Amino acid sequence: MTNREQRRDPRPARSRELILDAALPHFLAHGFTASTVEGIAVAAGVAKRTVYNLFPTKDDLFRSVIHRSTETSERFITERVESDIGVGEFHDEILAFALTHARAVLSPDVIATRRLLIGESRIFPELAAEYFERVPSAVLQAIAARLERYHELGLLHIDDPRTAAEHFAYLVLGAALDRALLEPRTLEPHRVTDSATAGATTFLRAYSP
Amino acid sequence: MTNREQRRDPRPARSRELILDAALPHFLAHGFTASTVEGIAVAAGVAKRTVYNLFPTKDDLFRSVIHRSTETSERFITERVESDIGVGEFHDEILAFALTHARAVLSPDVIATRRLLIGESRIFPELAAEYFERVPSAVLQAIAARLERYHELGLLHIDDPRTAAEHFAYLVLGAALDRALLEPRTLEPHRVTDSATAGATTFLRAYSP
DNA sequence: TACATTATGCACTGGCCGGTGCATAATGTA
DNA sequence: TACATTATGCACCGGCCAGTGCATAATGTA
Repeated sequence: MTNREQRRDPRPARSRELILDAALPHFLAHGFTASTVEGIAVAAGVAKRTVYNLFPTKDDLFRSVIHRSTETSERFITERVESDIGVGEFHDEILAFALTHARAVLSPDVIATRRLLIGESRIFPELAAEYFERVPSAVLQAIAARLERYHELGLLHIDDPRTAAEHFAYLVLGAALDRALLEPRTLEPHRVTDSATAGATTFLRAYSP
Repeated sequence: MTNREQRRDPRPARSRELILDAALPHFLAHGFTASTVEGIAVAAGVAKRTVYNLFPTKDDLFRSVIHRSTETSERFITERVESDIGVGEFHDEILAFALTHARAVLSPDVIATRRLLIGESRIFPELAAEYFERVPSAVLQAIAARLERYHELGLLHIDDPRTAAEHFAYLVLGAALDRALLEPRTLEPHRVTDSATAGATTFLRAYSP
């Protein structure tokens, strides 16, 4: 007799999805303030009133959207860090890993999310903080774990995994990230490649046994 | 008979200064949209109408404010990069330089400016681009020049000064900068110190002759 | 002092948009 | 089919704020 087994009207959930899917690109493109609930409703193919039926306020809608996007970014980046180890020659593997990681972090959606969160962090500091914990911070932890395994294999000499992970990450994509945040249009693919390659090379020079 | 020699009414210039001085902290604290011309006028101790006498629109006011702030940041950071070389033992000098640089870039005003520019870069992309050119990019160029002199002195081995400068900068403050942009409140002084020290040490391991 | 330039105060317009209320239509469940 | 839940359309309120117009006062120059 639990409620869980009863069939529910699928329309609210469906509308919710439509709205969230449409709202994310809207917020990414225009920011929070400049986005209108009406505009999002139109983009979702739904009445403005329906949005308010499902989300009490525009703030709540934004929070839901960002929460979802944070989860997506987290999965997207972390799963690449946790890919297999020792599949090829070490030097090549590190370079490939650096490139994959740089491409993930510097992908348009991830960058756009970061910019949005930074821009709105005055209004939604908790969202920016949550993003920081679940993306950059958690990703660095995953990188640290990977580096530690290389250490155990005798391929690197790592004293402090977390610090080494930071050095790896920001050598590989720090400059490009900074540029992407301020001048998104100038981040051509070759910059990502060059930055990742040069950064990984320097990392290896500093952390080889 | 040139106009330049004629004495002008000092009031407009004075009001301009008052307004610009009051507007910067206002914009840094609230962003562009949430700042009101009325609020800025009050903070400047000036009538709202006076603001409109001197700045055609709120956009123009913002542009003037940011232009000024960009120049300030540029000077503030660059003059520290161009300080004397060879005043003490090399290892200590690099560590001190790293710390000075990290403190400059991560100073509250510089960070706040960066956050503001990133947040408003949808509305004012030219301002963000100008900031990028005149601050991060120009500063990296100055660091590159400094590293090149260390190379000439045989203290470092630098192949590509610009790339080495990026590696130095983001090793020293990349992680802290990322954190500061998303979670400004958690940037305690010891983080800056630790980050600068660890980053400089790694840099030396990678770039010593 | 006489004249010109600025600053001020204040009322006002116009546009934008978040959020609401309600009657009606559409669509789901049983 | 009968009933309940949602979705829709639309008019509407209220607040906020950029920007304006103007008459008056204050302050500068000569």
